[in-house]
Amino acid sequence: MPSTGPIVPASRKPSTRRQDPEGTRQNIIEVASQEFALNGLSGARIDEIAAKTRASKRMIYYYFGDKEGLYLSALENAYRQVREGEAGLDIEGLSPLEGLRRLVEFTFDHHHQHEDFIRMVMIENIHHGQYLERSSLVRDLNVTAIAHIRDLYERGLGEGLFRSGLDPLEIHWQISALCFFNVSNRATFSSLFARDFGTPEMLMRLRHNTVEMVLRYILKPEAIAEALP
Amino acid sequence: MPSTGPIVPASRKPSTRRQDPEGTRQNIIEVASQEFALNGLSGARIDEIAAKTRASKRMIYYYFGDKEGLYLSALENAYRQVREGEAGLDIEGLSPLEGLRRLVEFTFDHHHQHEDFIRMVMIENIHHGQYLERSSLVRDLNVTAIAHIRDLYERGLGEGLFRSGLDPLEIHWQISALCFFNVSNRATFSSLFARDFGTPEMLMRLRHNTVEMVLRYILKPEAIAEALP
DNA sequence: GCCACAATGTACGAACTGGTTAGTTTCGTC
DNA sequence: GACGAAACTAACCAGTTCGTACATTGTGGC
Repeated sequence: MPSTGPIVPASRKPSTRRQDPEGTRQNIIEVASQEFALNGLSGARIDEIAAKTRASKRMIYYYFGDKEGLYLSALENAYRQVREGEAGLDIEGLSPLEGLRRLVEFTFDHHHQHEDFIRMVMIENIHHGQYLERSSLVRDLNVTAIAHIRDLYERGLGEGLFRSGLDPLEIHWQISALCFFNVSNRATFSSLFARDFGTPEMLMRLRHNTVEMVLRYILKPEAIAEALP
Repeated sequence: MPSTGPIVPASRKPSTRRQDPEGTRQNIIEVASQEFALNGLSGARIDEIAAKTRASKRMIYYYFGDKEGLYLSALENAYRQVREGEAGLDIEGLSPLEGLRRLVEFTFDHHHQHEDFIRMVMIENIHHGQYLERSSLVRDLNVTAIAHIRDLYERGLGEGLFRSGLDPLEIHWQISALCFFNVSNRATFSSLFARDFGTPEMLMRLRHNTVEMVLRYILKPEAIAEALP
């Protein structure tokens, strides 16, 4: 029996309540995200999404207006989730070199663990980023990522460890490219070369390569030998 | 008036011939490729493709069976075209360092010039590469790319210029990642950071960065200073 | 000249799909 | 306990979309 709380009169009784707007909304988003990530915007079917939902099709239109509204919400949700996950990264206390290594490893693992997010970004790029553009929410989520890199880079510069003249945003671009591609193009790449790029061993190699590549790009040549044993 | 050619009896008269199977086929493929690259497999409309064709919808089904057959043909066509273009790359006579630089620059430019191809590959990856897998044609087109890199790498090793222990296929993977991402994710990246990554100046920077990154990854640290002024 | 077959055009239909209409139930509040 | 707003359902609709049946024309071989 649930605790009889005479002190909480205004609260809802979870057992009998059948209306649950926030829950319904969330449930729809989750299902929709999966379906959009799997099939794309035009490929996903509203009826299919509705069927997999605890709610009905009408509810989708009730909360999200139309298919595109639902898609945009799913896209924003994906970005929010991922950026929240990235907040867990802690590199404040690390040396520039170790911090950078950690950042790349984290990005690599993180992308790998959030394939649905990667697929949503792919799909959004197919649509020329037109929905992301329309989203006010997402824009400011990504600025912090750059701040991290800038901080590390400038500290590394100060220590005389890094090359000068590099742009933090461009470094972010390159890290993203290497980590993103690993997930986004695994299918065709594996197929093309008849070699599975998804095995744990292969992933380990690619991860190592990615770290090496970024560090060797940023480190001064003189510093490479001792920094990368 | 067209030249009355009494000497060419066996050849077809292009002026009056109304049946042109190969031409029709090719025309359909071209239109379909554009539509698929723009809208994806489920997003592209057969009727739309047919309308933009010199032929009719009936012809699409006559030659390609169904929508998926048409998509697969378009995909194969994209790979064939691009690989044929790549055959124009000539690095045989170059030094390992110059050859590698040339290869990266070429790949960067080439990807940039063939956005439709990139988009087709993105779309195919959304579909988990299931159509590419089914294609016997495409598999062997890509092996030569690796052979080029292997040759360069081994020559560079022989000259004591490159680090040992690297895998040509993995080098190809990294070059692809950097060059592919530049086209595939430009939209969301630009949108996210409110900065246009498609300007000629930006492209120049990214291209330079890409070359630097690959070379610094492969070169021995001692060789970097003199190799990259 | 004639025939078999390849190439092409027209019109149509069955199934699907995004979106809506009309109506019911739940629930906080007074 | 009545009332109105919010949450929710079922059935339906109109436009779309892939695919086909049927008819017609061109072409090469005999």
